[in-house]
Amino acid sequence: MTERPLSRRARYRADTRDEAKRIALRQIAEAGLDALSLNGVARQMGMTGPALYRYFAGRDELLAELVADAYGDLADATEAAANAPRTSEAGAGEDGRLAARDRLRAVAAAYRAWALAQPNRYMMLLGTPVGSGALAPERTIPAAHRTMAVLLDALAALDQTPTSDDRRHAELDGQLSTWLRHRDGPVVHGRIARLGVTLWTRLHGVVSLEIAGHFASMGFDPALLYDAEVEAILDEAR
Amino acid sequence: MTERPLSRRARYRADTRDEAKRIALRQIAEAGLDALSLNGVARQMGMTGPALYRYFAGRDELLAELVADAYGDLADATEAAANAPRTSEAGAGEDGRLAARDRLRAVAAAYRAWALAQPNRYMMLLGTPVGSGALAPERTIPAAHRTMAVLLDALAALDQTPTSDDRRHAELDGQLSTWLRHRDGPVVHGRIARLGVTLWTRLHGVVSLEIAGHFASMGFDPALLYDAEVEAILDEAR
DNA sequence: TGTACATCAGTGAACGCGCGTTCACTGATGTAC
DNA sequence: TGTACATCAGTGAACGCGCGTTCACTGATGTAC
Repeated sequence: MTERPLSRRARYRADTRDEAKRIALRQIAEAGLDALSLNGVARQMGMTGPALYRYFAGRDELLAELVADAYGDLADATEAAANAPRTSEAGAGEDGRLAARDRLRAVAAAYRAWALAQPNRYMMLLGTPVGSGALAPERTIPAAHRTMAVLLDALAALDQTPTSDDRRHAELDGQLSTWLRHRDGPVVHGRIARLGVTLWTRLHGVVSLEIAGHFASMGFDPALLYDAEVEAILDEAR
Repeated sequence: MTERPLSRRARYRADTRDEAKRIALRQIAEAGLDALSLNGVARQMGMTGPALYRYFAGRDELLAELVADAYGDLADATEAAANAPRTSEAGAGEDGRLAARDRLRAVAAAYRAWALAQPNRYMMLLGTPVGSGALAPERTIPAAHRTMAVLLDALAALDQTPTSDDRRHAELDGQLSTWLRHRDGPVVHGRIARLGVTLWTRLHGVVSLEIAGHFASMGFDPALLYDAEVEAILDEAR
């Protein structure tokens, strides 16, 4: 990727776009998705509303951009956790990365940390689908799959001895492995894909209810529940 | 509960309130939570907007009402499944209800069926918390706990032999049992409460991602994943 | 290096929309004697 | 049973708000000769 020198104007354009997106993100963080408005963003930038139409075709395009960025950011966060160098002797894997089990733990922890640090952004991705939005799936699907690939990688690195349980899941595993063949990403067994999807839904279950405040009145630490789910998957993948 | 005879006016009032709520519900079902508006509801009732202020203090009260109703309705649905008479010889329990394991399966199936039949309504309860809403927790918490009580009941009816796993979950179990003591509802062991919360988050994880359409591109049947989660809990509760 | 033109960022006015909510008022329904 | 009054449902006009988006225009920045 060669770095074509950007003209001053192009640089300015890019900067302004970025600033708009940063401010839009802040609006969402502070007041939720509904609070996002082109006029509001422009106002906070010290511009008038119509000016933003030089940068985005409309509100929907800005939103689509934010969604794509958020998927990428989440994938970055989990990837970084997966690739983190070992910090202690105990967890060292042969390639200097965390041993497989600790790597999965680290990835899961990064997933939750990302979600809790920016709950509205997380919900923008995985919460109630945005009414009018209908964001182009050709952009969001690959973006979402990057995070899934991280999970699959981590799971595939565990020692895998097929369980007797596998018979019960033959159909689901089969469906998933045909899916795996028709997309790019790590090539893994259907069983791993099932564990990946299962892990994902479990993590999301805990995190999304935590964000929505549904544990608040129950007086327990959601982190314990979350960790228990991670350990349960580690057991199943053993 | 004695049935005080309602005056014609009181009956009319109740009918109109109900109709408003029915129409509001339809609006949400068709276009999502954001689409709910007092004016819109009034319009569909053949009235003008301000008329509805005779029945609801404002939009927020109508919404709070819908949320409370929805929690109740979900609890009714799961309760009905739990109390359903046996339909086959095989699943008969001593009291004519389904045997414990089948009862849990039936409850879980009812939960998913309810959610999929009215996805926007389900998301109104458990999805992204409504921005301005801040619905009074003194109404929603007990309403939400009714469904949880159904899950706990079903789990408690399973044969319970403490597992060696329990040591790992001692802290979480402890936190949950203090919660259990400070509310009314079935009195169960902390371990059951943990299984209940775990079951709930897993079911929600699958159902919410399914509703949001996140499985659409993965070409597998979410029902298989859902059932697998139910079976996994049955295994853990064995 | 300087001039002539093209490109582009941003403004301000305007359009149309729908919302929640208030208010004074009309007309119908119920209640008390 | 009939009359006088009180209660209540619903209307229509109005207020203020903020939104997304379009359009013609100004002024600054870049480009070509």
